Amino acid sequence: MIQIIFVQNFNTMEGKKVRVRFAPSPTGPLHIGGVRTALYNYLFAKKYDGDFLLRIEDTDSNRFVPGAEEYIVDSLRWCGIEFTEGVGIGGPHAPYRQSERKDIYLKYALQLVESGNAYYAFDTSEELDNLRKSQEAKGMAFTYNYEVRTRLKTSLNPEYADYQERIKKGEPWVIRFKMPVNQNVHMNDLIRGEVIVNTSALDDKVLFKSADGLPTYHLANVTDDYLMRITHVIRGEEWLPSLPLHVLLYKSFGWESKMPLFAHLPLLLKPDGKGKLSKRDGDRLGFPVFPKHWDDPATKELVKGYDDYGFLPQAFINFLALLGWNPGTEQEIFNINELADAFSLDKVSKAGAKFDFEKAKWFNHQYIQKLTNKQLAEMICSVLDEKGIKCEMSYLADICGLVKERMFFLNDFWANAYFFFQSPEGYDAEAVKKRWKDNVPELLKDVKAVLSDISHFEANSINDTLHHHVEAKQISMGVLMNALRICMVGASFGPDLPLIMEVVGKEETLRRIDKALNEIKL
RNA sequence: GGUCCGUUCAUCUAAGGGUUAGGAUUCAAGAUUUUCAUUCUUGCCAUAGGGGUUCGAAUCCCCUACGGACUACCA
Repeated sequence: MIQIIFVQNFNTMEGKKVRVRFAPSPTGPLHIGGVRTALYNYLFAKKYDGDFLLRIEDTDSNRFVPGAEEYIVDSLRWCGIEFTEGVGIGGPHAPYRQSERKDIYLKYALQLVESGNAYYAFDTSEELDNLRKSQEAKGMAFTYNYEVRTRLKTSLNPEYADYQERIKKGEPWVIRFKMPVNQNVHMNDLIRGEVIVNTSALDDKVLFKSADGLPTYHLANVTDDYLMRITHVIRGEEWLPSLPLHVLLYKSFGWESKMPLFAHLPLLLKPDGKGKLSKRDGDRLGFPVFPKHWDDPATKELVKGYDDYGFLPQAFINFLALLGWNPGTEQEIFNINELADAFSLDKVSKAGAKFDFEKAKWFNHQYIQKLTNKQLAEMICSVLDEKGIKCEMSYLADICGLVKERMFFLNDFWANAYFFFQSPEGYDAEAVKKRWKDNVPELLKDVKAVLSDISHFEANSINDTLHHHVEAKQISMGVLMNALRICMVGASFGPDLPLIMEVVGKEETLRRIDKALNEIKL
């Protein structure tokens, strides 16, 4: 007979202040999947005027990466995702770093042992490895569960009735959850609806480790969410399989009425097909998976982030928000406040979303266009500094206005505007081949004379002069302009040519024509 | 292998039983631009397959296929 466990009551949340958390482990840089999880938590909290906390889950001492926590904090700040409580800020439930909460967890683990919901186990890692291997050899998987727990080295095994002695003698032990047998756990996920799992398919997870005297994720997570009065747990779908355990932990502690509501987010998938997006995919697929650049302290590897690519954080966030969620309207461009207003968990999709860099690029282009010329100038002026070029901000802003619509990334500035600051260093072979006709040198010599006669060297008069010249000489405007463009830009792109000439001035314009005439030989 | 989750254009998605299945990105064509980009217009492209339920199914149910996650003293 299957016993049925009903858990979660939606009414319990009424009238309570929303409290959500983002709880990453500092095992490396945060990748965009994690950023999206943080973002959804943030939007949810903001929408309901709730609290949003940052908790660092550093219970795995082996995987700790120095600098990762700072990276997480910096990245979220860059994205505009702000916390109301947590690491770096403090709050009523401090500390917010689990390694600093060490003392709390053992008490709860022992409480579970006392209530008969957990037990001690003395198996060593080697013994467990061997068990797994021997089962594997038989084509079966080893599961630490109700079938074996009374036969292995556990306090449930009559042969280990002396377990208290062993503990006193200093024999290493762990505490495992005593998973009930054959009970259906009914869970309610805010995104997926009802999920039912039979406990017999589950194993006796370790709650408290012997290796470092720290709890595992499951214990730490549940007790902290409880102690910190979390109302909604919004996390990645990879946690859905352990939801029954978590729910059962709440039940075993007697915290059912305080249990948060759960929402498991769909995963971010690789753009080329298989599997969830991982940290290594960035290099392989040619786009960043980290918000900011990451200098790996161990490998000394430098990994590029969205900031290095010249993304605006607002564009990045807007794009990320729409990956797995949509407002149900046709609006696509949202600032972070609009996102919060529109956000709702029931609009989050169930299926994983493939990451599409082209669309991210489109969003960034849209956001760059929204910038004023002055704002854009301030964002890109450092590239001029690096090149040792001095220039007035107002002048730079004007140039930004000329090239803005050609920029998809902040980094596109120089490639689209270098010719305003220096003469071309070379000539694009394709363009020369196509636009530098046999008669071009003749035409340019003539037009040079005309240009040098212009007294007010500004776009309109340059334009008029060129038109008159073309008419008088009965030559092709296209041929002349394209050749002039090669002189001025070195290639076949860029803003209106007379404008470029005006900006660089008469002297420089004439110099560039001469230079091209000297350097381009057919 | 087991457990759970999922499946609408190439991609992100809308359509809470009744629409010519909508939008956006990509792509293609055209217009604009003396160049390139932008912009504008147009176009191409989807309900995984099979069974039900129903007057009527992308939508509800079942099966199959495919994809994904999890299956550590990691989180």
